[in-house]
Amino acid sequence: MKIATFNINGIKARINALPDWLREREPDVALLQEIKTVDEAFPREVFEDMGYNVEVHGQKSFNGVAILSKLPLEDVQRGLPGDEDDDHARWIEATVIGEKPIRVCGLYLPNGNPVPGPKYDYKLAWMERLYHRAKDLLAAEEPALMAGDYNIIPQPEDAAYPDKWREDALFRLESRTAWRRVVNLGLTDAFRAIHQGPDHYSFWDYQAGAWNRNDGIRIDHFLMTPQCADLLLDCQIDAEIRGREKPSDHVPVWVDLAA
DNA sequence: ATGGTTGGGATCCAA
Repeated sequence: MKIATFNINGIKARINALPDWLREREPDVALLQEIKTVDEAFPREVFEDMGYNVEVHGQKSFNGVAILSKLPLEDVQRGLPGDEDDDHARWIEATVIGEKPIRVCGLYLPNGNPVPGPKYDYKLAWMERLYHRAKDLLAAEEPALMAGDYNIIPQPEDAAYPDKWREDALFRLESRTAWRRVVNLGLTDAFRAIHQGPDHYSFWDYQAGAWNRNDGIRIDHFLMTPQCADLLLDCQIDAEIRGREKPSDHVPVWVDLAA
């Protein structure tokens, strides 16, 4: 089973590039972030015509997540538990019914800039809630993954120029400590289980020719419970599509599971 | 240190 995560930076702007990529790679499941539209305006029929079930958790103008799945989805939940007052659409989860059922969580973790400030406080508070959701997923002792745009550069090797990110909300010590606290519960970073070393990025800024200079960062991740990591066959970043017409600033990352 | 670009939708905010 092939599961992908892709921050598309606006479904309206990616209405050609996204279907093109889906037809090419044929993921069974695609977790989308930053759809930037409300549920009613999401062009679900485009994806239903391609054989996908569609579950959306949208928001006007900002954020918004969705799940596309060729396999049936059960027990869909919207919103990360832990704060009734949080109205950002950044979390959706469901159980994918394949050979082996997999709980998949699609997430768009807050960017957090500028630091310091309310946006950074919100990021850290959100990561605290993520920690608790991860703990519960692990307690279930079943195959589960949390994937999406984490807005976290885990290590210096995950940035082409780590020095310029030193005080950024994506890389500063407090952010990385919060990330490690989640991972250290016993989750596997799927990409790092398959690949080592630098020069693996999932995001290149639109500005200052970042793509042409390969000034990238790796911020789109899969974290897996042990029962899911045991099924891991492969994990790849489709970096090439960043160089196409009208790209998102993120590229897809996907895993192949023996499920 | 600064400025560079894209998306959504409103004439600016978020990234």
